[in-house]
Amino acid sequence: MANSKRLKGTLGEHMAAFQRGAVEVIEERELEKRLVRALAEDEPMRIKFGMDPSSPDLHLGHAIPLFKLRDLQRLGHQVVLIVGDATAMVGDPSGRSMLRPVLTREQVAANLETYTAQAALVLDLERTEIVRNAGWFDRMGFEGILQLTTRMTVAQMVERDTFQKRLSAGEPVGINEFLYPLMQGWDSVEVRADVELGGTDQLFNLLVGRRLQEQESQRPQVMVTTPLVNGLDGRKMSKSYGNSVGLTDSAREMTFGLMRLDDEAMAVWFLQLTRLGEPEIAELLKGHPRTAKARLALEVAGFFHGEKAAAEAAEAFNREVRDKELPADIPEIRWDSSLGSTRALANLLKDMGLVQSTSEARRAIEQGGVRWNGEVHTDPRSEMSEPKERVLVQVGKKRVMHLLPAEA
RNA sequence: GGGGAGGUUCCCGAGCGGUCAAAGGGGUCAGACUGUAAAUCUGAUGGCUCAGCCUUCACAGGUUCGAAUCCUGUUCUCCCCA
Repeated sequence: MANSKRLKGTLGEHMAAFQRGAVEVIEERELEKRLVRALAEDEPMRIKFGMDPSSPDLHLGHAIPLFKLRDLQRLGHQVVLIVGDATAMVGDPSGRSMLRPVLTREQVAANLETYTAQAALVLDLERTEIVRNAGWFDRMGFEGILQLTTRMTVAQMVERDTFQKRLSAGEPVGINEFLYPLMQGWDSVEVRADVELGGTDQLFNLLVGRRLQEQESQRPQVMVTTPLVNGLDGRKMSKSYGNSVGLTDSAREMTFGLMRLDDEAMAVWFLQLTRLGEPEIAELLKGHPRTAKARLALEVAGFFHGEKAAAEAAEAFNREVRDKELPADIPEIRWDSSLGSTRALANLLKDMGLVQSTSEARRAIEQGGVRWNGEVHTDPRSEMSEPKERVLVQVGKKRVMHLLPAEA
């Protein structure tokens, strides 16, 4: 019976799943050999992937390896998700230009739950082995940690590009940061990883895993690196730049975000975040960029929220952005009569929560960005009186509210 | 342990004791334009009871009519020497 087998698919399908969108597979021939054997013996490979709960939310950049894990999981491989509660406290220096604050156990614990919940949006957690690395690192004790540190030299560590850059730029590098690659590498030993997935910035850490596994007489893991995608505007994806799309974002947020993606980035996003075939992707990219991008948004938002919600979000985008019409549902707020029957426009906008300060309101008003029932007002001091009926108040293109008369 | 250089507004970074809410760039916001909330161009960008007032330049004191700029102490970072 075919379905009594744990591994599904042909060697070619397995190789393709590993290779799709991968930047590097080290070593490719090693992977093939191990796959042949795995398939022959129907013995799933252990695919390691680590996530540090260092910030509370995952974005689409994080989802890239998750999608690959999902593919591999569906072929029957065993995904081992390491929730790096110990490593998170150290902080991954990869791609870091700054020393970052050490997280406390409490902060890490708080992020931990949201992390697995978010990973579950892509992965089948029923078929995922989830382990926390604090388990073994806590047990290791001082002596164990000391032993671990003897496995690499400072010269080997400092070879790393991020350390190089920071050192030559005169920026601080914490000693704790040297621990990070060793810890991540040791995780591979603990879970006996056959393959480890990681972003290209993880190259060094992944290599340390191979080294430690060899030292422990394990077969060194195959490394598969996935590209790091930039944010929507081409800069590094980061929540603080406001250029990321979160895994928990609504269909609307995903769609509106993806529609402003740089055109040039579309090819990579299609390949990494959708499972459309490569010929189809090529076809889409030949067509109008807007059409292609709309499809990308539909695919991604559809994956997380279903076709219907994605289609609705696409409609909303067309209506509000392309056709510059008002959103379907506009928040309403009532006139606050405790402030009297009239209010200076700048203050009113702040009261309504449309701006953060009256100064910001003044700026928006003076620059012609504020409309009262469609009419532009440019005097921040003009006294607005309580409306008789619903009034549409707009600040810029994005902020809209209905102002209603005070409760009778 | 010794010596030197630094910590400036969201970020980077300039800043003769008064003319500094503090150059410039990035980001952000607003306007124009656009297939797009992209790109490009223009303007704005601490707060407020806004032609004036209040709070900012690591922290705490001090000198001075007056300090981001001078002094003292504290703290953090980097570099060189040991």
